[in-house]
Amino acid sequence: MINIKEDEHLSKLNHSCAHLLAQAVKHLYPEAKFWVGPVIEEGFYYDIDLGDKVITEEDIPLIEKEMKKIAKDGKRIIRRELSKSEALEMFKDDPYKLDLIERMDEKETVISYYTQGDFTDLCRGPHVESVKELKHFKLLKFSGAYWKGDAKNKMLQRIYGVCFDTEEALNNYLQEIEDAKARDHRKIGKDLDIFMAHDLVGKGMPLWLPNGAIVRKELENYIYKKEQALGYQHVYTPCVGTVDLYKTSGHWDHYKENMFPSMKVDEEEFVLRPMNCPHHMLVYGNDIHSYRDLPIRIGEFATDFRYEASGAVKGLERVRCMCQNDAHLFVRPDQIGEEFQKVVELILDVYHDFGIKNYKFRLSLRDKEDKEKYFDDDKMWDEAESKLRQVLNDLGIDYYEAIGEAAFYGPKLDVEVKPAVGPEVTLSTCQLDFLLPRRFDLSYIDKDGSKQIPVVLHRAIFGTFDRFTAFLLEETKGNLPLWLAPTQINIIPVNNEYHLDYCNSLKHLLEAHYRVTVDAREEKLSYKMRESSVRKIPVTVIIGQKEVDENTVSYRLLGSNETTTVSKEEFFQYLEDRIQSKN
RNA sequence: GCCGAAUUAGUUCAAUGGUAGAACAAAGCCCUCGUAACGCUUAGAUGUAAGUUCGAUUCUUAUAUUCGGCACCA
Repeated sequence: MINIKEDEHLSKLNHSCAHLLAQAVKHLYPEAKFWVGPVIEEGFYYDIDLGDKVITEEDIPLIEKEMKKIAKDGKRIIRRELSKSEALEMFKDDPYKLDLIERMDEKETVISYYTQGDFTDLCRGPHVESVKELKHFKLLKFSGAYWKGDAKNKMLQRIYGVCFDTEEALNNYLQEIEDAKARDHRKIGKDLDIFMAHDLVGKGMPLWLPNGAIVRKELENYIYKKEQALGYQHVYTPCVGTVDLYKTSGHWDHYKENMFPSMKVDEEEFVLRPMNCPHHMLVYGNDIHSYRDLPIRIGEFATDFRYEASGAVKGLERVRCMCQNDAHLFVRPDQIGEEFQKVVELILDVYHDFGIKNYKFRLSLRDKEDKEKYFDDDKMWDEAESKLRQVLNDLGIDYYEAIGEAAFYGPKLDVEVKPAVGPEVTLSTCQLDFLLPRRFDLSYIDKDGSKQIPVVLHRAIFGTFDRFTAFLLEETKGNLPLWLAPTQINIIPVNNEYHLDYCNSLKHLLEAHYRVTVDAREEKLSYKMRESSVRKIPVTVIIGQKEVDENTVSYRLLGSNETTTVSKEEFFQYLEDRIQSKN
């Protein structure tokens, strides 16, 4: 999908279109006041204060119509410049623009504004020459949006739109949006019986159906093997902990609002655990450790519960009950780089196996201004952040830095991916933590016999199995690779009376290693072929008289309309090769 | 949580202030078949709770869930 913000021309076009939108809104609602109207990857939006007026579905066509009308008038877009004091005077009746001007640097001697017909807006530009260039646009969606992105502020009305040079480009773009909806994991998950939801279970609590359970089990087996090979030790720990556990870890102070409420049982007060770090700290602390034993890597497929905001839950992607592919690595300070590198390499290895290419590494750092949000120890933070940065640079990893995205206990490396619908989400994460080991008074005995505090790396490769599965369904459009497909091979007899025995014996040979079905229903072959395809079964085998006579196998692959006939041995080899190559 | 919208059969959609209609799926029959939907028959639904009304699936309110954004995301 095209990134409009990164295209210089489209960026200009869309920015101008945002002004056109504002002008049209001003015509229809003279009381409207305007905040900002930036270009984004998907087009543009404008945040507007309409007083008590709320934009509804009926308004959008009216606004679009007014925009067309203004564009047709073809007024020139004229840039003018003024000083800060002049700007303050000019926009003195507009609190939103004043707010913007106030925040501009005194040294920024020129402030520009743009005028088109009867509409003027403060803006850095650049813009197109004339509104008549804005012909092929569409308003896409609208909603409330907090002023300055702060939930404590007033909610403004936001309208999103997009603009292109040609009608064709616009239509292509709109088609892409439709296509993206078709590969939304919520749709595929329903179509392929991966998961369900039920009001009686509750919001954000998906139920994994048999097909989904197969995918998840395969993912678990896969990553378990990888972790075992890397020296991870897996544990099982309870899904609850006492409130005191989270007070000890510090999570209670920072995330109490986002946990399910505590429950009192006898004299203990429990919460459903929102993460596993504290449990794993205790597992480490169960023993005395020598510097020689480190790193110690404790992993768990751990079910966690988070009281996610009601507006945030989404399919398998954002849930209130999830299973983390979690591990905590306890290392000596001198091992941080090496161990961190291994985690990054594991991420790259796994992404390669799944053919995941569209992702970004994000180095999530603390916001120094925000003392509330982060554990207060400048030295610790500086040390941790520079350590991560150094390792990333040494590894030659392409990443960007994000201020204010760190965990309260330390900086982290996140891997961001874009779902079919909605904003980017974090898949993998690796977090550096100097704090929790101290909180739990963890130690190891160093070479010289002294007690030292280990450093902890929190990491999750799949993130959660839930979100990873969601992502995988969208990446593959439901066409899962052979090794993950719930049903891998579907065998269809041409004639049940004559060919079913052969099908069943073939199934018998295959089912030790594969998930195989025989479709023996009394339906037409073409009907069963279609269904095999709709159910996205990777390999469909057709057995007729020819195959029975020659002791062969004819198969058709998902998405292909060619049939291949081979000996059974060749067929088994073909399957084996595909499993090995993770195709 | 905030702003807005939606909720009809297993699924996708239709309609109406007065008997809720179809397709696919399901069940039964028919067909016995060589690569994406044979035909016939049957059964199956207005999220929940109130209110207005002679009568509500339709109007109102509440609530739940879902969807589009915002905010949040250890």
